[in-house]
Amino acid sequence: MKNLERVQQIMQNFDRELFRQNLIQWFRNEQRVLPWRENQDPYRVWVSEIMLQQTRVDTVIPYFNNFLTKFPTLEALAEADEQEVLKAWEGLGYYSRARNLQNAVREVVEEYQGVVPSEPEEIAKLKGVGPYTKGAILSIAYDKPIPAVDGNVMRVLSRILHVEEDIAKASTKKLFEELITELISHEDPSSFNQGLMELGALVCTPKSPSCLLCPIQEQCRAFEQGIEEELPVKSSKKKQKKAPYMLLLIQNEQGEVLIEQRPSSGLLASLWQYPMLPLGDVDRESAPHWFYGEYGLKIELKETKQTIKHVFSHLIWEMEVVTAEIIGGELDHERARFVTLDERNDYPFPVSHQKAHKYINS
DNA sequence: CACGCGTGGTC
DNA sequence: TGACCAAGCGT
Repeated sequence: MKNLERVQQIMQNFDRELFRQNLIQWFRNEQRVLPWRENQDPYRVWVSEIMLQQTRVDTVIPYFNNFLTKFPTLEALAEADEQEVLKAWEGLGYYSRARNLQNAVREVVEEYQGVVPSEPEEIAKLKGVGPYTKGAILSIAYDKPIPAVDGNVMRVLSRILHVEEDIAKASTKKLFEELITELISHEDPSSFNQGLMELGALVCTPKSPSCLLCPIQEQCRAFEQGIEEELPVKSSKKKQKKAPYMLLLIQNEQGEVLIEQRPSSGLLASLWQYPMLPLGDVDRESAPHWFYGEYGLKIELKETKQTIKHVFSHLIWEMEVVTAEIIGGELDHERARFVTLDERNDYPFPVSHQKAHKYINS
């Protein structure tokens, strides 16, 4: 069935105006006080929407406040060093968000005179601004009636309208965008879009939704049939693969520790870490030889500390923490350097390697 | 379309 | 405790 046809089918006998009124009224009364809701500044809205991607509100709040203190304006962020931006993002995850945001902000400063574009075609070109973020910024900062379909919206609408399509599929997200286009309030698109998300966060939750408190209960097809817990339908993702490593803690005579910068693309791009060798490719016996080849330093393994387990969204690192002593050679590596423990604090480290900090003798 | 891309909370 | 998640995007 074509989407348009499916949209008509779903929307049949659904009172859109009643839905809009109840949703918007509820949002105006019940919305949480959040730092990015102080005003409609497009820059603040933008930063908040990027931080909120796949990330909880409670986690974002302190990062948002710190980020806006360090980079209060588009211009301030455009002029900052990338490493400084990554440091402000440290611990928040999905670090390409930070680098894309800064790239896009620089583009806005250079190409749009520092004004976040209000046209869908223009804002959509910016790095890191996808269909959801486009709709969120345009509706919240510029009051434009554009859909902003995220996981909350799909869950809420799949229940209210009884949609059984798999929300893990891109085609289903498009279906919801078309549904929202029919549903969205042109009087207050900001409260409408935010209301759907707020409802998903506070009432229409993934587990044990509070249907008795829901302003849309009378119109909810899933509640009517008692199947709210069965929706949305979402195909499961496969589990993470394990990757074993040896993490090396190496200090020179001055007590400085060896760290290196990760490549500028891929996992944890441009962040810093302790040298890490892939076990399996290399075993414990040949580790010093491998290390000499890679870094130009002759080392001797000393003490084996604990194994750090770190779970990513798609893989699991199991890092055996080992201290080593330098017995010769000279550091010869593009992206590695010795730093004092004080200096180390200025470098953005992924949480996986922050877990190794405590094994350094200070 | 499917996958790579982080982290911390929850049950 | 492992699985599942929480305001997605780029490729």
